[in-house]
Amino acid sequence: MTPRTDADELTEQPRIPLSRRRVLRAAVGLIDRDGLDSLTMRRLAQEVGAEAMSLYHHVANKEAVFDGVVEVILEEIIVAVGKVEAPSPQEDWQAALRARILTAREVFLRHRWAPQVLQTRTTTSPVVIAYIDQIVAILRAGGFSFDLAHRALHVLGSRALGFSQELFQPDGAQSADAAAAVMMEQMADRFPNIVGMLADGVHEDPAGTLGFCDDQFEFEFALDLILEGLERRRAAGS
Amino acid sequence: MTPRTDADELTEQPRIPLSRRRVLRAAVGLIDRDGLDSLTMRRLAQEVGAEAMSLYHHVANKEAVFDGVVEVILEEIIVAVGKVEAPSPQEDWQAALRARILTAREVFLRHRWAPQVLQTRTTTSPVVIAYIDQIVAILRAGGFSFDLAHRALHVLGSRALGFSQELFQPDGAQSADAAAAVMMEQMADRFPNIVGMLADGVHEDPAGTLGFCDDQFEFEFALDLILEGLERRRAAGS
DNA sequence: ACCTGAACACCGTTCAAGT
DNA sequence: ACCTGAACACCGTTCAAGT
Repeated sequence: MTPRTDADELTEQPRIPLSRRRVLRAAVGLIDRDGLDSLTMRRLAQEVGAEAMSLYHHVANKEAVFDGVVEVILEEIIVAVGKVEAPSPQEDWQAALRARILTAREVFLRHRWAPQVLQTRTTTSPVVIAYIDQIVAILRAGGFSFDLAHRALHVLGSRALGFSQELFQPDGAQSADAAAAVMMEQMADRFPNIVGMLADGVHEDPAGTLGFCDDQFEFEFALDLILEGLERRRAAGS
Repeated sequence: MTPRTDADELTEQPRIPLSRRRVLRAAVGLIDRDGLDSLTMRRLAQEVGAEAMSLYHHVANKEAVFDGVVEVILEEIIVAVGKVEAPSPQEDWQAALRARILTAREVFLRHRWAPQVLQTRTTTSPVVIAYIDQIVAILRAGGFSFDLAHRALHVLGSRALGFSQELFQPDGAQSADAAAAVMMEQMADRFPNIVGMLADGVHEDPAGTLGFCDDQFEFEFALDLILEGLERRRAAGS
């Protein structure tokens, strides 16, 4: 469409042949930069210096792009978690698991749209299974029965990957403080309890925030509460 | 477009004037019946016996339809929770909260697509705030400080509304059993721990299932573990 | 084998026109 | 005031044609 000039700035090397890998990495980069809605086949093709229809030689369709994007993120997690230094699970399963989960979380902090995409996937990729297998290994080494390990996975849910579905998901513009301020003014009579709670102290932690209700501190509080509950049940031999 | 005949089967009463309410209810019905992707402005218009462009007199755009759809679901939850019979929070806050959460869950079991939509919303509707206010009221009555109530909300996350984000989200066709069978055959060497776990006993509960990893039993196990952990911290006076 | 232009059947949304 | 037809600028995807 546009005449191919020497300056094809958007692509690193227009000459590198297309590949599934390159398409998926470009998709992640595009979403990181311009948001989930910006991912269209035409935009993605432009990103790799090709036409939209060329993508279909490497991915079946757009759904497959989303599947692949999730795969890329999960692989990033597995690499990061592989480098974690932590006590051995035999020694302290809680510390071992905690360290891995908090490391996985860092990946989601770099790709905050990823939880949303992950939730739309209906097929479980082998990469998730590999990650879960590692978690089960830790729990087993820590003395869990298979049955309790299974339950532990359910209790952790997405927290095992480092993020939690929350009730508020305000975007950047609508910060905790802003939301609180609006509430106090307008809604003190309608929502007395929540207004009281927010008035009591709105804390913030912009760096580690995945949204108003998923900051680093709260994530760790919840994680520790759950790990403690699981350890209690393990010790009770259930 | 199609000539308007006497038999306009899809609409209950073609004569009732359009309203925001009617549009949103139709949207929920459409998604319940044909899935999230089936919601288009043209399909939705057809559902209420009008043209697509007429919808724009009652909703700003498609995003607003999704906002409204979430609102409808949350209102359904608030109505259901309002009818719950449970001990008073002063008497037994855990039982009071547990009963409400399990009731909210029933609404999501009727609209299994709702969690996915909820997660895409960036603005917090007053209806969610109202629901959360009730939860805070229960916690306060149970002896929670505002600060611990705040943390409790974070720990519960979406579980406060009755659903949990899980790692597997297989669709109906790909049941737990099917997934387990595939795994055992192909992946025993790659994923020894998880295969062992699944071999140890795949249980099922088709009626209460929100996905492989969110059946009723597991949901209640996780909820109780969390409530217990919160009560422990409350009693410790944190 | 890999890539592409043109085309198809859809989208959400705008706008001027109807009643 | 409420509704609509035609049109616009996009989509994902197919297909036949290029190298």
